[in-house]
Amino acid sequence: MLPLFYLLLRHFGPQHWWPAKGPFEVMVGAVLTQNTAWKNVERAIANLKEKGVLDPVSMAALPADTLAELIRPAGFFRVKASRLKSLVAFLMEHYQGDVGLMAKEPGWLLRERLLAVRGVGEETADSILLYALDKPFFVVDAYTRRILTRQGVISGRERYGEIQRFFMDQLPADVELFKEFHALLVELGKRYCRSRVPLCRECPLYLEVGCG
DNA sequence: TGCCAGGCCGGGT
DNA sequence: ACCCGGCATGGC
Repeated sequence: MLPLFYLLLRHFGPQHWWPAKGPFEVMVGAVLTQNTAWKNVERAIANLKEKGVLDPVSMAALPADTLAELIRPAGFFRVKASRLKSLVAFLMEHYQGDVGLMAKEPGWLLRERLLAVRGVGEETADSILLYALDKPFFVVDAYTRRILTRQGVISGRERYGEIQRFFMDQLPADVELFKEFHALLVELGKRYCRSRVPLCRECPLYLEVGCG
């Protein structure tokens, strides 16, 4: 697993997802990017910034349909507006809207609590834990599953938690490693969907990645 | 032009 | 315990 990481890193370079963004912006992005191209999420985030509502208190005070209009470019805008409202309500209720306070809690507790929020499933919860709060939880997405399935490493029928354990059992619990590795797997999936490609010229390793 | 994006939920079997 | 339809915009 670690050799694959270094191979991908050498081939694609560091992805640095969510570089130097505030944790709240990352949390919002995690919800907005659900089954949605990142480019569309950027527009929605830009709208929120422009209106000055990219913080828990402002967003909590914003009517849901106003919020929906701002995030329209990200698609599923009505459900996502409702999900964001649930998330900020959760932040206000438990942590007075202070994400720094939230980050002091143990990861396992935060994961339980996040999963109880409507609209936050396992991948979104882990994305928030890893990229917003620097907790070592490996993020599993559709690409990760496809790549492992295509490599014959798993059958493809495994539950989210099993695939997550597959990574976490054999990798050091390193936040930066988890961040880069997940981002690199997504990059691999995006660029080489349905094709058989050499990851680097010198290396004999070939990956066959499929999307279906 | 149609298919698909860094999912999740609720209802039905 | 699975399976499915709904949710929606923008890019290739």
